[in-house]
Parts: sequence; C-alpha cells; structure tokens
Amino acid sequence: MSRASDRAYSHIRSMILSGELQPGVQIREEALAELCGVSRTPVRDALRRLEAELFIRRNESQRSFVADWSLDDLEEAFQLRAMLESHAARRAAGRISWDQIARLRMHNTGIKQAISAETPDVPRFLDHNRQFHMIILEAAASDRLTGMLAQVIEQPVVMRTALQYDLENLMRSHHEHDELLAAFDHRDGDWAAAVMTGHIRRAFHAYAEAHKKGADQPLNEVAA
Amino acid sequence: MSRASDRAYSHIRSMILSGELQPGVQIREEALAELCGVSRTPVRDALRRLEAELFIRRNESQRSFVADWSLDDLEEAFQLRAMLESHAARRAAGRISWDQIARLRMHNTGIKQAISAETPDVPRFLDHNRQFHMIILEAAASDRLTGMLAQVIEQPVVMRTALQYDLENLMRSHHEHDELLAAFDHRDGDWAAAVMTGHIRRAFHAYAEAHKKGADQPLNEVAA
DNA sequence: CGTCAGCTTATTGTATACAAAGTGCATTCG
DNA sequence: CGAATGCACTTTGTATACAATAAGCTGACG
Repeated sequence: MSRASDRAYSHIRSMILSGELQPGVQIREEALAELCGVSRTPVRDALRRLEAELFIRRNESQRSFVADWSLDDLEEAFQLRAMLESHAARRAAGRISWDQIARLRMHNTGIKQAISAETPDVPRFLDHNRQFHMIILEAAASDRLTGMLAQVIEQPVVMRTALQYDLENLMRSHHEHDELLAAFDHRDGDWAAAVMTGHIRRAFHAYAEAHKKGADQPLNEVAA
Repeated sequence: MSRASDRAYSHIRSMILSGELQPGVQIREEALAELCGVSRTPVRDALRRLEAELFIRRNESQRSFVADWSLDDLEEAFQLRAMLESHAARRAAGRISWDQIARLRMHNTGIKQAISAETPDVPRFLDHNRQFHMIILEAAASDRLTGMLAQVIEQPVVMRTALQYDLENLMRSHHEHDELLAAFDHRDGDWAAAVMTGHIRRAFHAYAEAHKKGADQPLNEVAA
C-alpha cells in the first residue's frame, strides 16, 4: 500500500465513501493528483480501478463522475448480493475449517457484546460483521466470487446500511449469524445458502424502510 | 475504438483468445507496446482493464501473466454464469419488448439454419448464439449484471465450448432457446430462469465431457 | 432574439525519461 | 558443497511535457 497509485486509490475511495465527493460530481484527474500529492499517472491508475468497481462512472467523452445510485440500482445490487453471497455460503459449507468456524463464532460473540451495551457500539458491530462475512468468503475460496461481491457490497450507501438498523434488526442479524454457524457445523450448504439469502434480503428491507422515512434528506445525513 | 489504449486492449485480448498468448506465460509491458505499436502508457491502461476482466493475473510483485484456468475454476465460472444468466432471464422476462423478442426469434432461426446444413456451420452458430444471449442481457437492463457476466462468459476456454458440442447438443441448444422464447412470450420470469439454468448447466457438462475425452491434449488442441 | 460557427480553454490521452523495486546469477564464506 | 549476500539487469512505477479532443463561450448572422 505504499505505491503512489495505491495511496491515490484509497484516498479517493475514502473520499467517496465519506461523502466528501458527492455522487454525481465530476472528477478531474489533476485536482485529485494535487489532493493526493502525486502526479496524474497514479491517479489515472486509481480511477480505472475505481471505475471497474463501479465507484466511478465515465461519460461518452471519457470524463469521470462519482457514481450515483438510484434506489432501483440499489435493489438490483442487493438482489445480486443475496444471490452471490448465498452461493458463497453454500460453497463455504463444504470447505470451511474448524478454525474458520471458531473465528466466525468469535466475531459473532463480538457482535453480541457490541449490541448488548446500553448504547449499541455500531462501528464495532460493523467491523465484526465485516470480518464475519469475509471469513465465509475466504472459506468459499473463489477469487471470482470475491471480486464480484466487492462490486455489490462496497457501494457507499450499501456500506452504511447497518447504521440504519435499529436495535431489533441488529439483534436479528446476530441470530441469523448463529443460524449460519449451525449450518456450517453440520456442513449443510443448502441450509447456509437459505439463511444467507434471508439475511441479505432483510438487510435490504431494513435499508429501504429507513430510506423511506428520511427520503427528503440526503442519504449522507440519514446515514450519519 | 480509435484511441491507442483501445487498440492495445483489443489487440492483447484477441491474442489471448486466439491462444497466441498461452495461459500462464508472463507478459511484459514493453513487449506488448512494441507489438501494438504504441507506448507503454496505453498498454498499462489496457492491462488494468484486462486484469479487471480476469484475462490477466498479477503476482505479488506486480508482474502480469495470462490467466490460467483450472477445471475447478471453470466449473465455478459455469455455476456463477448459470446463476447470473438465469437472473438476467428472469429480469428480462418482465421488461423485454416485442421487438427484442422478434430479434431473438430471428437469431434462433439463424441458429437452426446453421446446424441444418450437411456440415454444421459452427462459427455462424456461435455468432447467432452470442447475439441471442446478448439481447436477453440487453433486455435485463442492468449494467452491473452485464459487467459481471462478461467476467464469466468471455473466458478463452469457455468461449470455445460450443466448438466441442456435437450435433445433438447444438440441436438441444436450439430447442432450449425456443423454450426461452415461449417463456418470454408469456412474460414468465420463473420459467425463463429455469430454462436458462438448465441451458448453461448442459453446456458445462457438454464441455466437461469433451474435456475428459481429450484430457491428455492441451485444451487449445481439443477446441480446434 | 435564437442559433450556429469558430475560437479559446479545460481535460484527458500518449510518449518518454527517469526512479524504484524485484529477480536471478555469481561469488564468497561457512 | 551449500547457503547466503551483494551486484547487475530486468521490469514496473511515477513524473512531466506535449498532443488530441471535447466543452464552453463569444460574436456574427438570419
């Protein structure tokens, strides 16, 4: 991560995720180069990567814009994610090691602690949650699958979904993870896939609900 | 397609697809630059794109290699393709226009003619087949889906699958397309998705069968 | 007034030179 | 003789200058 193009990549990416670069705004290579303290060359490199990951869109004359996702886009992304991630769970069930199961259990315990406090520790929840899903992906052992999921998971608004969970949803999420663990214990791919499908779909509806409530405000505000 | 990086992209891509660049061999930017008659800058651009599309892989020290797909990789790719393309068929069923259906019908007629001749016209079959699937993707109207499918469809060996079909398989493929058309006519997403799943899975088994027979020869030879 | 042509400016694309990092070989030391 | 280390060479990364192209603006003409 010390190469200039890597620094540019994470810098730009975090600017998009934080909302510092608003959806729809045009991006100029030179401006970013100055912001990142590098030349245009590594910035171009970073932009190509971000474009492949759908963080950035380019119009017909090659100008770049921060991707702007409609609610329809998001629903489609969640559908794909449910499909891909349940597939990952099925694969994982047949390959996961006891060590990986132990790590899953550990992170789900972390999640429980994070939401058991008087005021839920959402960042901690998010971190454990991310690790949990990552381990499943690791157990699924498919680079292609990993890459595709990155495209539908790491979108700005999607990443903030958990922030909009109320406590009940956080609890449900925790219990669904428990059920996934049970499915893995039994090496039952169908079960794991089914639980995962429901897990993702509930996440979408939780998001859509929160979105409806705060529809008049910009998403960033809602998320924060 | 007149920009140097675009020319480099299609040049390198076709060299990989044709087998001119064998799977596993290392790729040097400067060598490609000379081959394409451009400087390293657009070649680097092209390589990043090809890497995102999984035609090229890079090791930990940033050197590039033509992607080498194991049979396991291929089975995984077919699984993903079945999943994604049946999803596309379901979406398409709810959105497809009569004009698109007419075009589908036309291409399937073309397929019939291609395989009805004394010796099947495989290239023609392939072309109509590609167009057929493309129209469905177009009707599904999801950029994300289109991009993901490109990752699993356009792999060198996968593209050659049809070449290994015997006449019976070509016929079956034609009839499955007919069934898809019927599903679209009735705007029945579940039906379309189910047919598509079978369509792709049969393609995989046809491939695996052919692969088993000629397992001692390099894949390119078998395909040709 | 509107619109269209031509120019000016903003932005991206390409080439090239140089810097940095990795690889492999040869030499040396245990 | 084997392993480790340093050096030469190969390959990729970055900066910068310049070229090409698209966007916006201004002014003239209908």
